[in-house]
Amino acid sequence: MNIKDYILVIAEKPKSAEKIAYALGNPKKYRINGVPVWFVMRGTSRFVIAPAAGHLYTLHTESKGFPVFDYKWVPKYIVEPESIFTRKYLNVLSMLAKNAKEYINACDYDIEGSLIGYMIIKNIGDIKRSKRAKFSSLTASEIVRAFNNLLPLDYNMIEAGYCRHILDWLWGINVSRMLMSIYRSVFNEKRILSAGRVQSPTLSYVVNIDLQRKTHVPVPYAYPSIKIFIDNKIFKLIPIDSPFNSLSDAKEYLENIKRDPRATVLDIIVRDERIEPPHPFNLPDLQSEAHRIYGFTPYKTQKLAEDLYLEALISYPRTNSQKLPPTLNNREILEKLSQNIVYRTLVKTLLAETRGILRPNNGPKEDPAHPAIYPTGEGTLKGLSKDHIKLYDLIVRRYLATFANPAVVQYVRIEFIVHGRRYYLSTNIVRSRGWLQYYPYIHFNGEEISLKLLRKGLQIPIHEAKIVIHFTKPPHLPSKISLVKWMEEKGIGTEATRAEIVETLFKRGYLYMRGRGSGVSELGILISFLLKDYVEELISVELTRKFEERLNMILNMKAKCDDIVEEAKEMLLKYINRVKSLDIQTLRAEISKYIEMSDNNGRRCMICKRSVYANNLCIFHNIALENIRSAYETWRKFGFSWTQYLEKLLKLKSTGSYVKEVCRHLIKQGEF
DNA sequence: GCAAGGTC
Ligand SMILES: [Zn+2]
Repeated sequence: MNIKDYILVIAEKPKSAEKIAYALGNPKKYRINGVPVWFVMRGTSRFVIAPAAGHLYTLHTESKGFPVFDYKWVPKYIVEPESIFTRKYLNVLSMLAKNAKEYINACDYDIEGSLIGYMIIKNIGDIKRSKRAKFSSLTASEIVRAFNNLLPLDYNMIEAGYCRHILDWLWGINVSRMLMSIYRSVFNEKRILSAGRVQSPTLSYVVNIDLQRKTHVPVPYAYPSIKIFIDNKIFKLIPIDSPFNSLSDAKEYLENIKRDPRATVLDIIVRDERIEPPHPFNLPDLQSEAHRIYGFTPYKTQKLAEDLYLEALISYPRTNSQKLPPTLNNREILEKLSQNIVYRTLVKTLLAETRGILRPNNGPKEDPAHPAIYPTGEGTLKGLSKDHIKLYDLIVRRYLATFANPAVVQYVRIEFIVHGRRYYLSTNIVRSRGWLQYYPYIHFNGEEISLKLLRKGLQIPIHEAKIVIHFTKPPHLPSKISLVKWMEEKGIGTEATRAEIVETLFKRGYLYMRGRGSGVSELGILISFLLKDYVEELISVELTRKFEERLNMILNMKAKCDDIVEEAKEMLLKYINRVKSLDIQTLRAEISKYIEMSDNNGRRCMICKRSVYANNLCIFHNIALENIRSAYETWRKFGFSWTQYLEKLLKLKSTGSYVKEVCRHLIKQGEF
């Protein structure tokens, strides 16, 4: 390659490079060492568009131990074996950078993209001869507009990205090393442990749920169970009013019914409801639906979607947007999709019922760099697994559905009154399937209720009435998908990282699969509580808020990265010095609070080997005891003596394990 | 060896 006098355009990834190249003119594609690059003339200027593959540089240290503050930037492929694929991208960019007369950072317009391009130009190009292309989407007109209005390098964004990297690195590496050091000194065993701004609050969330379950004391409540006949079909009425909290109130109510066993129809509501089509998929919604419909974990869905993207079957999947770009040629995509026999009829129906007016039901969620996920109509499914095809099918159907007509569902609700308490029956009947034809994964139809004999004020004999005692249940163990959703809701992690970070918690042995839920290991509990004791900031999502606030200050030139990094180092030093000042006995004593150590020589819980916290019990058994005591008040109103109560708790499935252990202990002790 | 963030 002897051409000089060209401008090197750096894209974040190959797919973006291609779009940029085609927006700028009529490009010619080459492959250098397996990396695609595009040459294009624009006016009298020659552009060479070459891709990165995300971050090509990362932070690294050679130092052992902690605190560790001497990081440096190095090519990623050198220090991360799993990033070896970035080597060829960096090599091709280096080669092209040598003779380039100018450099344009055309990575995604966010802090990470600004940093990706900057690091490349700084290391293998020349920042004095560089510019930034700023576009909000990768459409031809946006790209052209950006190249007609090239900006100087966006140093504020670069600095914010730079700072985000360093902060996460400092917190993550230092605290991880501190945990490993504590673990090794106490257990005389090496073990890989980790902590971080995103993973640690997530772990702590699961540990809290696990603790709630283990210390759960079911509390009784009573609902009337009333059955009536409507047109020879039996129905159980659903209570509207709150339950009885004492057995005597419930029994009194039942007596009233026995005296006068009639239900009166209060109201009959029949109305048609329009159910709008679903929004186009973003990654969280896709992960959620693939889990609901096919049982895929969020990580699996993400990997499958990435494969489909690399096969050009779908658009970029790591997006939070629920909006299809207004410039998207949906007509053309539909025509291509209809070449697949599976979708031919569906596409035909869709074009007929929309009369060709394709307006997606875009949702509110946005993404700084990418639109919602849609099928391209291109690529081939040949050689892909059954699961790939399932996911592709889901994406195509969702895409079709979002253009379709609303579904019309007839909603029927009948309200009753029985001795001053209200009940209802309800059902749905799909009147017009609309978008459900394309996306038939939601079932609206309920049991049919015949309305022909019903009218307001009608009194219907009660067929059966009894009081049913229910017990409160603890929260479920969160599934992987609910953890990803929780992270999204709390605003930690990104589309690209959440599912993977959940997997990290499993890889570390903090969590394990218990059915579809995530159980917490003793190690997970220990790590979560040690962090709470020694680095409390790290188990809260507020640390992310604090980072965001600092990064925003950098963006607004109200702070410098160096000062923020200094602040973080000071905080970390404070935490680290405190832990370093503790002797091994103190650490052992601390750990003995949370897990059972066979050589715990301190005062032990009467039930387990953990150290005493209060009432001669460890921290967990003591919570259980307090819950047992405070829940008894309600149980008493249901006629349970203290002993009967404890014995009943032992029999109930939803009673927490720590609670059962305390019950056995109390019974054995004869504390009646 | 450890994070979280990009992406093949
Ligand atoms: Zn205990």
